[in-house]
Amino acid sequence: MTVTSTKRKKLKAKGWKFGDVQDFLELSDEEMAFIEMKLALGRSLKARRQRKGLSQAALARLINSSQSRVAKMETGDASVSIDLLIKSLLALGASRKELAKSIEQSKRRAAA
Amino acid sequence: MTVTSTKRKKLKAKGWKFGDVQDFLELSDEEMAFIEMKLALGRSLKARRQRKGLSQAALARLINSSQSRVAKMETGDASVSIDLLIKSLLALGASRKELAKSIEQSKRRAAA
DNA sequence: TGCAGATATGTCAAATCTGACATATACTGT
DNA sequence: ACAGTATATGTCAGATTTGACATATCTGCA
Repeated sequence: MTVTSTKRKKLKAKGWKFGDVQDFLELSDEEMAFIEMKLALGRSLKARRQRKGLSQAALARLINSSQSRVAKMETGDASVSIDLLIKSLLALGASRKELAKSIEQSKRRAAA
Repeated sequence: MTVTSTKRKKLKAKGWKFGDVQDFLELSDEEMAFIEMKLALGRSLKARRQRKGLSQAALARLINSSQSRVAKMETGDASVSIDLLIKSLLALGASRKELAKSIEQSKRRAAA
């Protein structure tokens, strides 16, 4: 129930309409955890992609998707599923262990 | 590309139709990793539910779902998303760290 | 055996997610 | 300023996932 204001600030509220609550300030801890996991996976994807010197378009080709969806994945758009994020990371060679690390950690500086 | 026969045996092939490959023996390593992650999460869910002494129907009520979907989650039905598994586990009180552990490990005896 | 509770499986309409496309915005080099 | 490249955002038809329901199978237990 209680959500720290620090956490609130992090959400860009792009399309998030969780459960019955329309006000994104009223997110429960579980909802926040879920969203932060998505954001963390998005950051990992971006880091991995950049480490390989790929553009979003190039990655999109690689995983049979589109540049716009890759962008949405990396920016944490509410319309992307964790399934898609995980499939994409696996396609980029991430191991389950690495995925676990992304999921576990809250922030972790995005490796440049 | 190469899939060990040990891994193959584990799949009950209930509805899995991955990518273009219709033969479930032709799964790539990434596809296998993805499926095993789902199975691992399903095992975690079952273990957590049982630890709390809940029936599938009771858990279903708790997460606004149905007994049949809970069963599908726990048995690794192809129709369930990782998103749903994760949301359910979070609802049962799992932490991100615990989720990470499930995702990381391949098998791990289902805690009775 | 028969009953009761729990779990599994199949189906389907409604809800959600997806790739594709258009277009906007940023960033660089010239 | 312009052109080129990369990334972001909005929309939408088609695909996938969901809760719900029916029904089957399991698991004790009297």
